Amino acid sequence: MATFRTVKGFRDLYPEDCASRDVILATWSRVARRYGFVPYEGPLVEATDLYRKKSGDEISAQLFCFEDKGKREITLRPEVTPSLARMATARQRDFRKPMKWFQIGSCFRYEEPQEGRSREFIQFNADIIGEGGPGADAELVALAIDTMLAFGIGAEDFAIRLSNRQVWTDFLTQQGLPEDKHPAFLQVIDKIQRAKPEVTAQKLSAIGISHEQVLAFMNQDFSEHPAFAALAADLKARGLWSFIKLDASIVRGLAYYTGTVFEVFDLRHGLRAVAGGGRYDKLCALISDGAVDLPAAGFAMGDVVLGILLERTAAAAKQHHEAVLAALQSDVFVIIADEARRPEALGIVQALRRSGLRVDFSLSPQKVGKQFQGAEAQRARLGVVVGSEYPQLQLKDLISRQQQLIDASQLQPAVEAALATAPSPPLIAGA
RNA sequence: GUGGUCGUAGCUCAAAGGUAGAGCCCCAGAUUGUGAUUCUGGUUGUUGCGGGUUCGAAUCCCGUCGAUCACCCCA
Repeated sequence: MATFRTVKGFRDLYPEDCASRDVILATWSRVARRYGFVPYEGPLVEATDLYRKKSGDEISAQLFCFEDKGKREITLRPEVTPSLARMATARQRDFRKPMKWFQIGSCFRYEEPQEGRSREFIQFNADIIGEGGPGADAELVALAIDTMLAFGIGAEDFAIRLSNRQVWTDFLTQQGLPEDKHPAFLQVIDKIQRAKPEVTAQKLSAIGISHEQVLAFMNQDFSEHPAFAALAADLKARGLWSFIKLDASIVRGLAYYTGTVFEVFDLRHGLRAVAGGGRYDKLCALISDGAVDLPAAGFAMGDVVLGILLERTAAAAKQHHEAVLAALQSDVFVIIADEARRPEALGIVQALRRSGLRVDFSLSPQKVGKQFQGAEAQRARLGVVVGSEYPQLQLKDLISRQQQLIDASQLQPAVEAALATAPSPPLIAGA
């Protein structure tokens, strides 16, 4: 039994876990690039005040914060949007607008871990800064949809819940609710799907709004509401409107959202939201103390809930599993059948590697059968047997099990030809 | 931070107060130049950790750490 364990809420990633994570990260990055987003990165640690300023003190309970050796209050970032706002406002003149930036990295929350919720998780963030129009909102929603589709999660598996905080702001103004009470009200709406009706009614009456009024407002048909007109026209032109479900109960938990808000949720398993985001036009001004006022919008997608959804969606699971296996397999396994020929074999290994192929071999003398087992275990596609007949070599297709005798000087082209035609290895049984 | 359930080999799990086991995995051999299957043999534990009750504790009690579920929160 190991003496040391991972710290509570943190996980080890063994090679297969890591390959799985890498496939997810690569997909995020690929789709974001397709949309013209460029990568950036902020620090993992920020001053605790950066998050207090944005979200208020009550959020500190969830912050992974501590004091450093210089007595500074610091926090492992719970999200990257404040860092982005800080970075963007600091050098906003250096970048043409709109800034379409994405980031992938770890975030931390000090919470009780359970399935779908750990203390460290990886988030994909995509944000558009300096564009206040609905086109930016549509671009982000489209990116979120295409990201899901890229994973093999289809229209029957997920949808976008979409709303606009302005709709509620107008309602509350009309009701005569002072602006300082809006956040508390929106918190209630955020929970309205999960909370018991009595609890909701009680909370609303404490604020001074009747439950019936809220329900009546929520249940109206928003499809012709002006707040969604431009966004709807844009997404319809992209052929993506069918993914959208207008839902006034979506307001997102954080205080900084100002306009369009949306989340990606699965339709089959009742999981937590896979992604969420919206427009936050006042955050840059807040972070920069009013020095820079930039409209902005963005969303974040976490790896944990997405990973669960990937596993539970058959087509996505199959695609993902294949990608993971492909990432782990090698192209060529060099088998040393005669130890006297190890020097020649090493030369072949290095030459093939230099040509860009993934090549492995046994580091110590082993029976040929063992070496083939090694090749099998890492799902190599080709075997090259170096033995006493050198400079003749056996080139074996490890899937079809056919082999040919070739001259060492012809190895490189023969390997390339074989890899170009060889099918991918069959999936492991039960995959 | 609060409450419920759980913690036994690398993994999945047996053993319900009386000597800690099975399957899988892993290693070796059958098979000294060809992968599967099969067969044979082998490694693996202070039963999460600490304390208590008992002649005797994986088992009962207390504490603690971790996992999980609910609350909470969802960036």
